[in-house]
Amino acid sequence: MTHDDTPGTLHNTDQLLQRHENLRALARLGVALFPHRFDRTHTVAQLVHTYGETPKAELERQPIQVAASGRILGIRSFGKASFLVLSDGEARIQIYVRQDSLPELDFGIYKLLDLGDFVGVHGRLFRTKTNELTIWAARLEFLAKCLIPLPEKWHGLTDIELRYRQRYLDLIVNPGSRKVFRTRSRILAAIRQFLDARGYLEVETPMMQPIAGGALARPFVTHHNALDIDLYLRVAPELYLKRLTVGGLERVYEINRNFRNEGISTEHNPEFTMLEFYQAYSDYRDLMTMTEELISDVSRASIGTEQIAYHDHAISLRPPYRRLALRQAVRHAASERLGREVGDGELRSRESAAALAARLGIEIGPDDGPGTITTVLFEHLVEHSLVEPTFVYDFPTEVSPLSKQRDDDPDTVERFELFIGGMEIANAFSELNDPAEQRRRFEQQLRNRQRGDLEAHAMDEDYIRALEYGLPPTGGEGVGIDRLVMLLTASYSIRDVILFPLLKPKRDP
RNA sequence: GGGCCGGUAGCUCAGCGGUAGAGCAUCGGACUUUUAAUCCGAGGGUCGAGGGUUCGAUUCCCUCCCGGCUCACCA
Repeated sequence: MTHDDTPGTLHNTDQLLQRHENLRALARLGVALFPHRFDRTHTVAQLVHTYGETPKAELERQPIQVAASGRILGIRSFGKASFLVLSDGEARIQIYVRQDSLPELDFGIYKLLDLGDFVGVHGRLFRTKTNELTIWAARLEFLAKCLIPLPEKWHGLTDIELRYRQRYLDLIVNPGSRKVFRTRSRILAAIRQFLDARGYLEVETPMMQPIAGGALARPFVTHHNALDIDLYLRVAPELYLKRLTVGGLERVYEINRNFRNEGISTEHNPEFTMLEFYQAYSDYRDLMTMTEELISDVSRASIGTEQIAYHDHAISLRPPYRRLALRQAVRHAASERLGREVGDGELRSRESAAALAARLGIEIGPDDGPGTITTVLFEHLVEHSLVEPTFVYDFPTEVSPLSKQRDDDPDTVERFELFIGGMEIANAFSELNDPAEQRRRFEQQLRNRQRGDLEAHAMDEDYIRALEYGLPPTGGEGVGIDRLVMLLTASYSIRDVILFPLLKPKRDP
């Protein structure tokens, strides 16, 4: 047996050889093996949409000639006649091929077709005796060969690794996967429509940054050869977007990738898509209201409802959403655990907060301050129970170096996160616009970095200078698009909503 | 990185100390309105890799590779 030299397909030689032989046989018939184009009158989806309900008698009274093209995903052969299933990736229609209706050459082409081949067909629409809309083929054109057999028609492709590594196969054979990515596209379109209608300007800011700022996260490092400098892939666009607000762009948004050099999980991909938007003259209260509208609008526009199901929970995305002060939520949960009333004061000093964590059996870092400890307690005690849409607001200043403090409580900033289905979906705050205070916050971050906190924020002198020119009162927010898509498509892994999630490269066999 | 589960035909999966099975797909045959078409026949596997135990390993043991879930970190 000879070996095909296509990498990764060495164990599949029989079927590969057969398909290559069919291609050579087409050449012997004088058929172009890689033709350049095909004029179609309809996509398959258009045919199904337009004529899906047209009665049989009407199709017979007024014959409709069509030309359609797509991939052959089914062949039911009866010798001198056959039914082909033609797919355009969105819909399927049946083709009826019979020897006495086609030119000899075209029937010869039909006999050499393999599952997965692309064809173009000319013919008239009719309904079979089982009333299925079908194209009665008068001509059949070969358009492209599928040289490798497709996964099985009934179970599709279930191997999760193959679905991610060879997403094209997943998309060919798994309609559910195609639907997820169509919905993702609709979600993005709906978000843009929502923001555009409110006077927002869509912008693009650097993905490669000399200082990786705007979030507490470890960045990827890369190198620019001509300038001989290291650059960071951005962890957030935040500081650039606020520079634009300084520049007079009062409402801006960006939808693009962020990169964080951290672990991979069902909720984390190293590159992920984030919506960030900034609105001058607004604070975090305004953004809560706007977020409710955004989420419910986008849900209706993309999936047609505000009622979703996620992990066996029925969730309503209809506003208003529950609002929960972070320290109160932690106190409440801790009180229940410990069977006594936990006071606000216990979260305000390092000693008492650390003692509380110890009594709850929750591990904290040696350098964690009371604000960090409070946040850790929240993540352990509360976060995953937040299934219904919930705004958690008023975070410790210590964990929020870019947020504005409350006037009545400098240890607390005007910040909220939105949780749905136990996942953090959005993070927003009233932007800190006092340059002196921002400098103090950055300096504190530098001290954290010196103590070994790899996620601590870097000093950004130009950003402080921008604030010195004056940033109006501004509310800003980030929305995790992948997670929003997960919610709206009932996907339980972020890899199911990212076309090409990061995988460890496969070694060559 | 830790824990648990998995890797057998192109795909979906059984089998589990005695040299490997099914369905779909493929090949040959029959069939001019089928719907996972049907019927008859055939071919197809270094059972993830390497080592060990054994008369004999796909099966048991060890190591490694790959993946999934989960915990930790994070959005």
